[in-house]
Amino acid sequence: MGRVKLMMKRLESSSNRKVTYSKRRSGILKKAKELSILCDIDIVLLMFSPSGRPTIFHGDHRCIGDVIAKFAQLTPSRKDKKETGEPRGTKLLSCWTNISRTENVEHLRNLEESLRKSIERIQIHKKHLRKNHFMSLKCTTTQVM
Amino acid sequence: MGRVKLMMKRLESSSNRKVTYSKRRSGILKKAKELSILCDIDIVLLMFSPSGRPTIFHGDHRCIGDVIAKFAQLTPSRKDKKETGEPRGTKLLSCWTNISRTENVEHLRNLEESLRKSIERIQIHKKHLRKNHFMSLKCTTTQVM
DNA sequence: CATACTATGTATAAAGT
DNA sequence: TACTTTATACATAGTAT
Repeated sequence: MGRVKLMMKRLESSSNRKVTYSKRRSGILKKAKELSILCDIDIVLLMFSPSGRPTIFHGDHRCIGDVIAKFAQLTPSRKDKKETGEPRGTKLLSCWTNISRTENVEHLRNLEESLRKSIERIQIHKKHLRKNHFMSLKCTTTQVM
Repeated sequence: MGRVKLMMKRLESSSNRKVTYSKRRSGILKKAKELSILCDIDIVLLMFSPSGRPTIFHGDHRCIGDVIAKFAQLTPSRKDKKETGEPRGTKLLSCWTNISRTENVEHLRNLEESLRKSIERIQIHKKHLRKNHFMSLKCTTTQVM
């Protein structure tokens, strides 16, 4: 959309990347907003400009943390399915967290608890990895994951 | 973009929302991919369809967890600035987490460390809230946040 | 229900100021 | 450097299949 068709590869000029980012950022933010309103859905968009400046967008229904949490609550298998639109299966998907400037102490308590649970899950996962690693040493044909 | 211009409000027909979601989902995914390639940036897009099916997109540089982590590491003030593109200042922004099926133990260690830091930040924040609350009791004209 | 078509509105690359 | 304009490519609403 413009005077010429661009090749889909990194723009060589740094200033060009910045200008193009600025234009397309507003475009994609508009699309995200329209999609969230028209179809009444949850959506989160996170971007960093070429110079590192962050942009965040979320629909009206849920805050960012809540949408990420919604994702996190999906089972890994569900998240990794092709139908999720992620072309190269997402081996690693995040759950969530929340820093904040919230004044809601209860929310902070919930966050903290969730974080502790995440750490706990990571430790269990690490334990399993060690166990599987040990088993694969004993039997090299074992399929790990 | 179509035979008529739509009003920017929730489509009334449920089937219409689904069809429109399906069309626009592919559109916004394409935009996200183009933006990430052309401008060589980190981007994450999370959506839920009207029927609750999740879609996730991230650029080639970083996985989802890493981009969310990058956001999380920003100071709250930076994230809440208007320039981030978030129209209604994000009172509560997430940091992150990572469950995972990763086999990368080092990554797990990093995640764990980040989570611990997040908890620490939350505790500091809670402490500040208590302090500010106390001060506002002493002087009712104090502006808290 | 999905997929294809096409008229029309939108986004944007380059040029202009 | 940044904002405005314009020509062109692209996305998509309604329709047909």
